[in-house]
Amino acid sequence: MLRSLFLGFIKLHILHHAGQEPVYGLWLIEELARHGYKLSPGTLYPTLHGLEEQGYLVSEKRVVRGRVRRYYRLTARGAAALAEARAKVAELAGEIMGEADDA
Amino acid sequence: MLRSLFLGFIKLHILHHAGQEPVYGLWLIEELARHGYKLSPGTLYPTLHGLEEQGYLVSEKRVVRGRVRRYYRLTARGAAALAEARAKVAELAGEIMGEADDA
DNA sequence: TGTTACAATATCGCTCTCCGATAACGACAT
DNA sequence: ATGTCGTTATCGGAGAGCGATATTGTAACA
Repeated sequence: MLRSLFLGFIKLHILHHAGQEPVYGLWLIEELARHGYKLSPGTLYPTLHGLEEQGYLVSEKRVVRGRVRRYYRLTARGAAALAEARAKVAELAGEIMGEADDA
Repeated sequence: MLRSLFLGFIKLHILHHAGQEPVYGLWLIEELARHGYKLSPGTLYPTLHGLEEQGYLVSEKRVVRGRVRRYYRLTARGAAALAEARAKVAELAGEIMGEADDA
């Protein structure tokens, strides 16, 4: 359940990075781990496929150092979704941060 | 899928509000709608039950104006999860916001 | 040139959650 | 007692997440 809180965050990270530069699966796994999100290939790849199916990402095969990699880039549609998400993140942050008087 | 980006946000809103003051289902539906998240009772109530099952919330029945309401409050465990989420939100915001050079 | 090793990706089922629509509940007024 | 209505709970189908495992394809080596 804690995981379910962050799944959206993970997808946003993916979209964001894909907007900065082409990215591929394993790199994302490491990058996300660096941010504290551990996820297995069996979770990441279907997620990428889904994002591509919905038109947020496009992929392209490349050969790098003798290995085939599938690089993903952000589409215009993906950028729009990301922009909308940015607004929501800002709103969420504005509301949630600051007051620590919970519990 | 766009929805799946924001489900975590919704839960964070819930935890946050439950930390501010006791809240109940219908009020949350309206409050979330105010934030741009439309969700039906069939989605919200199971979510609340889940959050309570995992110990993030506790509920208590109250009678208000002749109606039974179930008020939810944040637990210590929920506050801990919220704190962790706050950190992640801050980190996500820091990374995602600012540069608009996507697409 | 055949074989091997390895990075990287894809697939498989099981399980759990989301979701809208609908039903059930219960205190108050009459 | 009975009806009303705000509020909560349930139902079943559809879809996503998940770890473990299999598959792919290139380069290096002999």
